[in-house]
Amino acid sequence: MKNHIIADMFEKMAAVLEFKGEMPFKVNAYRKASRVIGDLQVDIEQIWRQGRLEDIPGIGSGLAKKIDEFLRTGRMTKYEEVMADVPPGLIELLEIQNLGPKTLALAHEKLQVNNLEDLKRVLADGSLARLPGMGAKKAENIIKGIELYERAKGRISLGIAVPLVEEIITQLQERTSVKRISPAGSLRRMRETVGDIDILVETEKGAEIIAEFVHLPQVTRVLAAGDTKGSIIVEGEIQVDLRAVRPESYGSALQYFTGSKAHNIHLREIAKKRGLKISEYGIFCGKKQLGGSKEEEIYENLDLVWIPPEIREDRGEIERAAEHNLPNLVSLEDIAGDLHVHSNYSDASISIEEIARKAKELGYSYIAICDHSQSAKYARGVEVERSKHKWQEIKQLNTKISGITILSGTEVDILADGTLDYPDEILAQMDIVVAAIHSGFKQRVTERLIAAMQNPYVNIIAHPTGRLISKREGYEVDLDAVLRVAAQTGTALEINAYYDRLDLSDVNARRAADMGIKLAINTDAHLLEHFRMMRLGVGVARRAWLEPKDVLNTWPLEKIRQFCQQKWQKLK
DNA sequence: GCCGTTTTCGGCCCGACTGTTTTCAGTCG
Ligand SMILES: Nc1nc2c(ncn2[C@H]2C[C@H](O)[C@@H](COP(=O)(O)OP(=O)(O)OP(=O)(O)O)O2)c(=O)[nH]1
Ligand SMILES: [Mg+2]
Ligand SMILES: [Mg+2]
Ligand SMILES: [Zn+2]
Repeated sequence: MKNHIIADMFEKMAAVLEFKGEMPFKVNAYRKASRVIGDLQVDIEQIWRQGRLEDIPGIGSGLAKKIDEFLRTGRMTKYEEVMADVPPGLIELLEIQNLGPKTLALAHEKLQVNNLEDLKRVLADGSLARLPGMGAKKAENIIKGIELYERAKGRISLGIAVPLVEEIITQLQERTSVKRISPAGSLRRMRETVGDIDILVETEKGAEIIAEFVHLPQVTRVLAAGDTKGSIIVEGEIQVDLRAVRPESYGSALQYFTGSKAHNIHLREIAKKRGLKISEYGIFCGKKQLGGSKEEEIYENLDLVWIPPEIREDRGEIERAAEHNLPNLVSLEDIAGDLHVHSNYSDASISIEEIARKAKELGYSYIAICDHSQSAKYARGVEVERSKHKWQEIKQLNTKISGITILSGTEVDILADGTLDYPDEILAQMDIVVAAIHSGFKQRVTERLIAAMQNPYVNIIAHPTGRLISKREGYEVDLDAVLRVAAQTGTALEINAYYDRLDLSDVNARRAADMGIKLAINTDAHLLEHFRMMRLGVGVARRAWLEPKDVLNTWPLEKIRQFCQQKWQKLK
């Protein structure tokens, strides 16, 4: 798909046009087009072939012509013109905090700044500070921005951010008189990574709380500390933004601070068209405040139903909320079991009994013990003989422990030739078969996954793209082809909830569900603590607009057995 | 550059904070 190529081109053009002093609204038009194209669920080339480019919101005749030229010829004249006279490496300096397009243009024109080295030079020799409109403090703030820029580690995983935010919230509750308090921003929306941590507090005494906030023990740097806003850097170069508002604005502030930015702008446009105004302080008709204490009031005053944070991305949720037709998103309470966890039969250290008791404690009604298969020497894969032992143990435990059904399963390796690491006779005796690729990430991955899905005993493909958020992109795989075969064969795909995987991702899971594919949200736990990550997987599922009907492990066990049986019937 | 049951022209989300200003521009959320 060329969607992301075109989205990136428009985003770059927006940045360069802004740098060149182009009309802000034109710049915005490029930004919006970039976002919308990046978020499209379908191939833009398909829309183009149907001659429907201008049906895409934010795409008019001008941008449609540019897209058309690009798709026909592989080139975009306007893009080349815009980028032509811009030194490479200049525009990326806009990532530096406190250095925006105006200042960068000034430094470029007046002082021939073309890269980071040049910028450091004009800051060190004071020449930037001497330019009109500049000054010592502005220069100092840019220097601080460069320090952060050079140390920054990029976005952090949701699974790392969640415990951090919980700790800060606890600390604030212990040390101050906050009333309501909530995570906000991308973390509340459960994005797989977050650029920073955003927290909202309800208080009559903002300044006091922010003073306490910037003095927390883990603070390494204070970026700002006012009456309503504070911003700090904590250990690990992670930025935390705190916003404090009075009770009558807590709901509207939570709405604002949760975002996304595009969602906020869309809501505010709707309000404006109706003669209303939304800000973080409330929803207003002239001077009269219509609501703001509770988040629901913002939506209700626009005749929208309250929208769950996870889908607030301006990807159609506002239109659906207007029709009172939002999806009934799957929630943690709907989860009835975990269909992929490891025991001490393979590379985990937890016993099946411990796992079963933990699962019961979580209120699950079933749990599948899916250990690695025989060739997986890296993970103490289970030999056929030991597998039989395992079945025995599970059988005994199922009589011993009531209130939970332990399923015997496997995470069978898909080998280099596309065959599975157990013979069918063994797979046939498992309650559930999860198959996955753990080696040969660049070798005919698509064909191997397809071959695995064509096996009648394979029920779920685990971590279908193999990406690791912090380490690697994932397999070389044609996901469209995989999705088609998953749909045909009745094979479920996993949303692996392990924080560094979250695979399938939100967008891919949504595509899968749109094709009628069932998903299973599994923790792939190797430790009892890993069971906690189910909520991350549920977050991904909610961002994918999944309902309980889409998610295998919200179903009663009998229905799962039927699902497996149906595939077997079809493919045997 | 996009968009439209108040418009095909004249709008485009709204506010905090800082620093450089003598009334506001730039940056950020
Ligand atoms: N109305 C409005 N709200 C904004 C704007 N920029 C940011 N916000 C709101 C919505 C964001 O979710 C929220 C927090 O800002 P952040 O920059 O931290 O963004 P967010 O957390 O969504 O993403 P992140 O993962 O931090 O990059 O503030 C804006 O320009 N207008
Ligand atoms: Mg954020
Ligand atoms: Mg933030
Ligand atoms: Zn596993």
